[in-house]
Amino acid sequence: MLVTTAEDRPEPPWWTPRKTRAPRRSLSREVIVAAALRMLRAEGVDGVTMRRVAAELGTGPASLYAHVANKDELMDLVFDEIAGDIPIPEPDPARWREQIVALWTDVYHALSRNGDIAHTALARVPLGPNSMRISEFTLALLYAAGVPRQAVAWSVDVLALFVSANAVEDTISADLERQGRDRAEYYEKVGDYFASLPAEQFPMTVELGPDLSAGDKAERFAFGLDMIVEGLASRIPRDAPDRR
Amino acid sequence: MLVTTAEDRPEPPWWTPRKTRAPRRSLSREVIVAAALRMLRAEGVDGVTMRRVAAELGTGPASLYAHVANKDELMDLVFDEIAGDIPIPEPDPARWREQIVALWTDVYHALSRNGDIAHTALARVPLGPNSMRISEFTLALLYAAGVPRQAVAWSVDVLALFVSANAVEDTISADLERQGRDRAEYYEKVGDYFASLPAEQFPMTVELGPDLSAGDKAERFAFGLDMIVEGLASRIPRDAPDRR
DNA sequence: GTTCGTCAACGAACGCTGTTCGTTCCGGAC
DNA sequence: GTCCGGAACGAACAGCGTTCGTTGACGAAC
Repeated sequence: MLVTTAEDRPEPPWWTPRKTRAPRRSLSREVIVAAALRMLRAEGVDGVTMRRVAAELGTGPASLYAHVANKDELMDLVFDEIAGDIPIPEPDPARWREQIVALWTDVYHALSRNGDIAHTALARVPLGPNSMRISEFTLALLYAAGVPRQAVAWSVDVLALFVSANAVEDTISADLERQGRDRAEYYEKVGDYFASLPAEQFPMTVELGPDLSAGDKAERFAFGLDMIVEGLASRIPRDAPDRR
Repeated sequence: MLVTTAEDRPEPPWWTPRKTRAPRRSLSREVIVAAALRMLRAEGVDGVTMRRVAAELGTGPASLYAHVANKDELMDLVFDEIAGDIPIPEPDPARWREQIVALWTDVYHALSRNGDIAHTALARVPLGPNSMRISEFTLALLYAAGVPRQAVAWSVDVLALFVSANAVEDTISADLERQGRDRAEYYEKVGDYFASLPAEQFPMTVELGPDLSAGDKAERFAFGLDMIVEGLASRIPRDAPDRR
């Protein structure tokens, strides 16, 4: 009697054939975040979907859920990854204004460069380790500069909200580019709209016309940031305690 | 030979029977916007979908597209509807600070009360008639107060961004409530998280602990708005021209 | 060596989204 | 009456985030 191997044995046709499948690939939170970040930079936040991230990693969307709770968590992780690229200087209270402006301008640029990830900062308070570093630095610097305690405590929120909002607004431009549309044309249309408004009802808008859209995004942002920093400075008492 | 009417003539069974349908109802942009606004107030911006708006009006989503180009346009219209409820005072340059604070605080409350519609303001510059009224008032008042021309022109953007960001942040609280979760519990958890951070790395965060979450939203917003207004005031030259 | 439990990886499917396409209906103009 | 344009409509498309049940891989215990 001949000995036969399993392959030699014919099976009834109603048995389910064993599936042939590529070996399972191994994922990690890091590679998922990295893929999402690449996608974010290339296509903006709307381009980041679980399916597309999974496809870039050669798997299916369900596999991501073993590593991140949901899409929100993934976006929070991506945000903190971006925050980790922002350099934090050694605090020098004598130059607190300069340092606050420099740091939060860096934050603004980091967010602007990464689609509208700043939406994440608005929808959920950023509490990742890298975000906390930036917060800590700001708190320490302002405190050492003599800003009153409660103002210090609230300042990070003010700065983060303003910076994030500016970064989100930048997506208007970025989206236009992505759609292959001309930015200058869009702003020209807005300008035309302003100019077309009835002057009896909108005299200042019509008169200030070109000033309203003057300056580039960085200039406009810097102006607003300066307002806030000026406000913080006005809170420092003349006889501020030396907290260094 | 008898005369028969159309109803009397038997039809082949393979003909498609005439559909019986309720009479068409008539829609307008106004009723669509009103329905969307009701839904926004009840359920937040995520609760507003074309299907749900249409269902509330007893029709299907495709019918809405005869009146609004797309969902973005609908949300812009809803935004401007909300802006229309904000009272605009008679400008008094002698009290410009007070009036700016009052008006933009009203804007903030109007936005906060209406889910995160402020997302719309961040994603697309609000250019509806009611938004332009607020903008015009702000421009005129700051100009009359002596703020330099370029600063006037840029100020509306700064104010709008800051206010909108604050209103969007309010959705964190609103969403918690909507989910039947306890707000205080969430903020307590955040506080616990701050307190649990390693003190060597986050000394200020740990030390300022309770101050960080002190105050309610309105207080924190007022603090930030005051920073900006202070910044604007600092731009008025001592010998400001009288522009009244 | 085998067996078992755990968790990562996976595919199918669910319930939902905004929008388009083709059809029907309605009202106004002729 | 007919014709036309636009509102209203249903079906369907392509996509979304997520869940559920199954499979596979691995390490620990025996």
